Amino acid sequence: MTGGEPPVGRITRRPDYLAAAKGRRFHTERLTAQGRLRDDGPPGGLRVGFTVTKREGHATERNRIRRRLKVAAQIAATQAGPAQRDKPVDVVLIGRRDALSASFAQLVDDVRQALGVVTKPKVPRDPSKDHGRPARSGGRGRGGARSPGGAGAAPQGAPPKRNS
RNA sequence: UCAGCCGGCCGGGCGGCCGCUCCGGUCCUGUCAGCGGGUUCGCCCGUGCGCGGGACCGGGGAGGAAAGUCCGGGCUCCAUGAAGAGACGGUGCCGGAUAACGUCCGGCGGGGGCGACCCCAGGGACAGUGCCACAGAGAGCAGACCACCGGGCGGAUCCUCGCGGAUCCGGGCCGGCCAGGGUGAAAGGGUGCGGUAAGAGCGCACCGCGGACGCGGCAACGCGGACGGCACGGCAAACCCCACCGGGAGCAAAACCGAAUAGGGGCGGCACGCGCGCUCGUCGCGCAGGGCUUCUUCAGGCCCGUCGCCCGGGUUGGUUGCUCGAGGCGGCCGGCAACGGCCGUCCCAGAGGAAUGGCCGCCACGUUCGGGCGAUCCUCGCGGAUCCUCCGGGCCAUACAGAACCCGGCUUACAGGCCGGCUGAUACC
Repeated sequence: MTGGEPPVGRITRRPDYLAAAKGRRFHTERLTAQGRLRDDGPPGGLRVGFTVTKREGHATERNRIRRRLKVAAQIAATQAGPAQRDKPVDVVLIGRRDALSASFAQLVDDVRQALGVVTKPKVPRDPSKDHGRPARSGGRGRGGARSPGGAGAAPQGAPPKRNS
């Protein structure tokens, strides 16, 4: 790397996207971020993926949104420093239409905030819940995985996510 | 100068910083087949095919529609024995171009425009079936409402001695069935004269229509036209007829590699309709039945229930397919043209949660606001309107839109701009 910026990995597998979708979220008008700690996955630092759905616009506009987010993510990761960059985290940035016209500085700021929020462990408090989780996950977790709405609706289902 | 028609082309440029991908080269490096040397037989050293990783240098990197996926091909797999019998789908003036087309070019016919030009799903209605709503009397081998005419019947008035006649009336009957009124998208040629009870191609003239035949053209078709008294309506984006074309599925095709579960193969056990055969075995052959054979039919081919064991092997990941092609550009030649031939020259995206970009600065044209000079028009004037040009400020690089195996077309979307040719007005010479 010439500029001294280490490359940020890219998520290319569908299962990784699905896994990230279950993690913490962060919303602005320009984007939605989803992230998870890759404690079981392959080694390496921060990885990002991009999703822009068809409802945001035509292919040209979606390409532009993704490209702006890509550069914004690179810059934000560089600013964040090695501590955050080397964390084994998958972050999926879902672009929205406002990312097309927003100022670039605003976009970088959005991504920086998103990295900060999303890369935190999912359950910062009450580790005792972890014991209850596997039992419930075996029973209801299957159903929750198929219908995200049901899992998200249960307020207690969200915090005891993972990582120990 | 204004209005318009046709064709072709572009569809941001320059610069700075950062980044992505592919190809080539150099260097460094990991692994390592092989080879050479050494060895205390553990291995070590050197070289190094191949497969990677990194740095640097050089080069390439979205569109005219990449889009819609509507046609035509290449390519891949499946099927392939015949008949092309039927069915289905498509095309539809003629000739040409092309690998092919529903595309293109040149003609023809019809329609529109003063014109340059533009538009047309444009075969067949004596092969057959069917439809022609509403309105209207009548709509397919047509019809008679009003009105018209003729002949009877009845009544009234007048003339007459009378017979009878004339006129009128309305009612009814028979006939004429043409023109007129009226209906309709369409009413069985038009105009005029003759003719007639009234009329009518009933007759005649001109026009229109049909048309043997002749001439021109490869043809569609055009020109002329004896003759015909006029008859033969429209709809085939209604069925249909005719001619021609058409196997199916698609790069998530397809091939190879690597890992877990089904189908598949082999062996064995059990089960197995009918007939025949014998060396009579739970054997062989044939028939029947069912299924498959990528629309059907015929022919042909293949398969057959269940349990156990063994063998062998999908989607998804990687590699290939994957970019040199009916290719681009230039010149010459042939052709009205589409296009073709020859020569020269160039290599021009190959991604794959998907590269070809992100950010910033400057520039144009527009547009808008303010001000100034000028011109024209309205007005007595103040003033107002329009246009041109100059200065300053604001907005601002902006349309439609992103390759996904590749070509040829079509269709649709599109800010702004450039070039060429042509037409009609007007002005000047």
